[in-house]
Amino acid sequence: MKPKATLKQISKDLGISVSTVSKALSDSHEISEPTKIRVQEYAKLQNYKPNTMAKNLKNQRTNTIGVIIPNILNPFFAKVFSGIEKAANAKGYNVITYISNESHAKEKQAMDLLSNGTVDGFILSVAQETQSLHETQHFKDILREGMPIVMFDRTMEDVSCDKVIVDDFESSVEAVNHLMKLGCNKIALLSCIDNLSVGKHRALGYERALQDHKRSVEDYLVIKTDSEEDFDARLKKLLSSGEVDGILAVDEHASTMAMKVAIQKGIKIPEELCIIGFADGVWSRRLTPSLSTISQHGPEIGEEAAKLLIEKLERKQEIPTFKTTVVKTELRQRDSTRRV
Amino acid sequence: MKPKATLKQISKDLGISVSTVSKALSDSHEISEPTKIRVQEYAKLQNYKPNTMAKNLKNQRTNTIGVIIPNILNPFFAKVFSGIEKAANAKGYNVITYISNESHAKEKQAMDLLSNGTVDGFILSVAQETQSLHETQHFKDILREGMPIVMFDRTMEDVSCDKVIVDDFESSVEAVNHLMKLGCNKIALLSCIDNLSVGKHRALGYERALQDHKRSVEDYLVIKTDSEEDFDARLKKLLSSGEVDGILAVDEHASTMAMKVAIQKGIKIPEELCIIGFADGVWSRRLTPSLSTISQHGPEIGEEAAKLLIEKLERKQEIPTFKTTVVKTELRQRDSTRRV
DNA sequence: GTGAAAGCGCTAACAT
DNA sequence: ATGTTAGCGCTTTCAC
Repeated sequence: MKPKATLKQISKDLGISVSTVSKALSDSHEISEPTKIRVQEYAKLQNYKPNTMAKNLKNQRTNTIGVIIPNILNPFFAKVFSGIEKAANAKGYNVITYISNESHAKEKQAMDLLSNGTVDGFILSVAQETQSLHETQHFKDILREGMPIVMFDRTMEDVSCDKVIVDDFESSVEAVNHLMKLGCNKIALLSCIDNLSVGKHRALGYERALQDHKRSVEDYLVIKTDSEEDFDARLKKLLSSGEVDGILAVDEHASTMAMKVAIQKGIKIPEELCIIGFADGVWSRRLTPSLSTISQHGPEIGEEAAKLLIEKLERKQEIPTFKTTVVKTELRQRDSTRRV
Repeated sequence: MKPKATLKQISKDLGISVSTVSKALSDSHEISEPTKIRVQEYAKLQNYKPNTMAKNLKNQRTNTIGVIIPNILNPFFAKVFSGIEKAANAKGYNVITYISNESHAKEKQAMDLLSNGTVDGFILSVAQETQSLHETQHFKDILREGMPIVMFDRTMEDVSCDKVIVDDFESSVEAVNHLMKLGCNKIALLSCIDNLSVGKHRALGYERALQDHKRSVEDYLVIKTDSEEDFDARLKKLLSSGEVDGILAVDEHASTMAMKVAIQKGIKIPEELCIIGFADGVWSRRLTPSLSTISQHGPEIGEEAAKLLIEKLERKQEIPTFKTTVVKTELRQRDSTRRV
């Protein structure tokens, strides 16, 4: 294994100075054509690649973004991640990823580890535990050090930074309106994520839509919890009652179980029961009947977040202003709401 | 925003030399207790964090792993990724991720970008295009530079590096044996990934299992393609014939469609048709009936890959030996194979 | 047009 | 026990 090509090595081989080599390789006008060509050709021959660490150290920036995601197995986050990765790469940034697994400690640890000059800024969705505990100190610390953060989907109100969110409230309103238009009178709300900001917003949208139509929110039609076991038991009871003809499920587990239990109980979908779920993975199409969903446009959210962060990184201004971008959702009608 | 704390800054503030500060912070025995304490307390006060780039430059290693994944939306890769991330973090490594999107160009570009001292080694699953074109030069180039690579799942035979694979062949054999044990006589093979190494191995396992039982491979029972449209059309025809009572589906699309088409045609699962699919996501449990799967233990594959790479990185030996680890699969029996 | 030198922040061998 | 120095690989200012 021959020694790695460096400026020093090349300069020695060619009998010229390091700075000349450096300038020649960056196509500086200070260098004569013949020298440039000679250096560039030799560099290619030696398979020279400028050392990134050295450059970063010199430039005091890494062109790297730290991404912290609660759970990559969740298709929504996987989609957002792919959007971030795509947009970042397109602008010449690398992406370092940590998975918080919904743990506050891991989230904090990741930020500590990466804020040491490893990344230029963060894109993240707040861990469940962080939201429940309402911990914001680690975010504020990083921001105070002058490192920008962009939060997406799960954000914290009292942290001042750029945010990319989905209009959860409005999406629920629309979904419920749609169900009513289909003739549903007894619309249930199913939530296993009532401990998350997004879960609460979606539930509020459900209530608002009913109120808008002068209908009351019936307790027996509402399942709000953060325990899947609790949820499953209550769902079975609810669907056994026969007193439901429409469902808005605000998370994947709720959506899935609504379909499964209904099918098992022989309830005809969509004839007797229409179901709309918040969901992003391909699996909603794979179910039979396929599930109508509110899609959150994960990739766009990721791209937007990356765009916001990179803009901030590349603008040298000292007066920070914070933007919140709302990405529209889309109701994708599939077989679980198509009345024939 | 006050200037970032550095060794230099601290040494100036405290009126001692940089190296004393450095040693004090790393708890060197050369430094007196009082000084250590003074330095450490001041450093904490100033929120000092050693600059990673500088350390990396000095050490000529980054404690960072480059991960290249064909598609993060595929639950199998998402699971492997989470395994890599977990194991890497546990050993103090960061993970930089690129998504090749099955493109050879992107895969190569990622390796070029990261091999410049940004990462210490790679973990990757070969892009589909790379496999079809049988391009191996970019791998060999990196390896020749002394940077280790661990390939998982989709590997290349003639690249000498560590590998973590699943015993695709044997898994298929077992699955088919299981179907035969359930009494299936007309077992179909469904594959949409016949252009991938894993797809071919799984198909071979199917054939072997039949041969082992002195049964012939019937052409009409075999759908091997790399086009989903082609697949869907042929599948519908096959299931309409009624001449199938067992299915081995070797990829997610095939598994999904087998279930969907069968349900739509009113074929009773598992009474009239048993289905086993290669699949990893939670969605197999979400289907009704739930799908029996061959699970590939994604997280374990990822952890093993990370372990292999880190071992190589931390062993200074100059004689490279290459290991191939086979991670066992597991047949998860669910409702699509349970005869009542 | 080319080169010398300083410095990014850190470590470590080598003084003192 | 503390300090000096050199150097990781690169960029950039300033001389020549």
